[in-house]
Amino acid sequence: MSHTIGGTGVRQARKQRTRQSLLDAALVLLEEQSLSSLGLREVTRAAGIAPTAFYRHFRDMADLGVALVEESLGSLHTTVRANLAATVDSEQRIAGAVELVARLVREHPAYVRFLARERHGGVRPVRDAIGGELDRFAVEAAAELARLPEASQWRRDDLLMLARLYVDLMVTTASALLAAGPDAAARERVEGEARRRLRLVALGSRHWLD
Amino acid sequence: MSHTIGGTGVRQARKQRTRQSLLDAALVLLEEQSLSSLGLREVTRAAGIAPTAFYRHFRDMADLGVALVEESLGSLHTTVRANLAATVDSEQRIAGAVELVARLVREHPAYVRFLARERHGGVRPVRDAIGGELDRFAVEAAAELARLPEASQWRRDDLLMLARLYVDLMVTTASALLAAGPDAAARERVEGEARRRLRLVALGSRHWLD
DNA sequence: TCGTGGAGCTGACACTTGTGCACTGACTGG
DNA sequence: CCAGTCAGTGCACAAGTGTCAGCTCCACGA
Repeated sequence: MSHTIGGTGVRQARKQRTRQSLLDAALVLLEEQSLSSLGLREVTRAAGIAPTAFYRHFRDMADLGVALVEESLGSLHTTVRANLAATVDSEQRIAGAVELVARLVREHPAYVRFLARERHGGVRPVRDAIGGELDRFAVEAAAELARLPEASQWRRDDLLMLARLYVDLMVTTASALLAAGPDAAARERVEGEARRRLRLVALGSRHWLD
Repeated sequence: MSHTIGGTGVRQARKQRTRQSLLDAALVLLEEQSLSSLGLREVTRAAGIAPTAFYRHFRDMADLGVALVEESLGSLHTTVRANLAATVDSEQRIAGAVELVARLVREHPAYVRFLARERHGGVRPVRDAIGGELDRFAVEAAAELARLPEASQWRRDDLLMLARLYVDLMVTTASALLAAGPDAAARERVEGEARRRLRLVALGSRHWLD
């Protein structure tokens, strides 16, 4: 036992627990404001610790923001990869992708809202972190697309272009779902339109090499 | 003379001038922060007037934000409409649209940055204003698309879907251009990719009715 | 010509904010 | 078992915030 990285047992575990409670508190507060207007005291108050204890975990609010980005997007890569690899025909892949985004928004709306908001937000490091993560998604998606037989003749940069397009479509779909609110009918409408968008793009890519 | 709406001459003109200087000052400050973190005092300081004079023009910072939205997007509709209507073939329309967005970003980067940032930002009324304006663009684009012979058989909602897709593409292109910075080569790369995206979508829509 | 509406100013208020400093007390490794 | 580390506390400070009440002053309309 007791040989985890950076120290042993209880002490570190407690630290991580309050660190997590800081992240959680921040995420809740961020549902109704943006990171650059979120105060350090506000977060610590909501987390139930003294203001100065904040510095034991993060240098900045920006630092905390970056941590939130990692937390929300970091674990998603494997999920996405699996989902892309598992499906075979185009229509199935489309339905799967939209369903994946829909579930993400349904189960973790606060995270998605945070990402949508800070993607172009006022805090540089956070913006960059999100941008970098989305780029990774695009590269991964391109790699997955390259394995499809119908794309074997594609130029490398056209593939990347298509992958980035898909990523952007999914991102805008996510934020449209957020804007649709909890109303089931509205969400279904958004999902339907997202599927048609994807169908259109898939159709275009099928004739790309003409 | 002297029968402008709401009062006469010099007095009202002066008011509008300082109102404009408030908007200008805010826009400058908003290049490096988001609206929800922008202080009333900060703006009035930059505009060179007393803090309390702010209330003579706007109820809120949110109110000022909405005014900024109108200022930036209001005049754009006619431009876009003209641009769509003027061109004939698809490739020409694509080049024209991308060039229009590129010029917009080049000549009014602060406005574009503001819009990208506050589209999902922390201030509800501003978000709604931007969303509403973009919806108007989509409706207008749909109307313009409907006039094309190759779209005469399209279902109404498919047309709207396509129009919204185009709008989203242009918006993401605009923010990608901002992220590319002032480097000419990077911008050209973004514009090129935007054109290929549009080509792909146009290709897909050409086969939509199969 | 004079009275007035209203743009803009000054000063003050009650808060909130980020951060420095010295401190406590529980866990830790030797 | 004991000394040391360090997460978390309390207090203090300077600086900034939004907003209120009351003032000045001047273009305007009658």
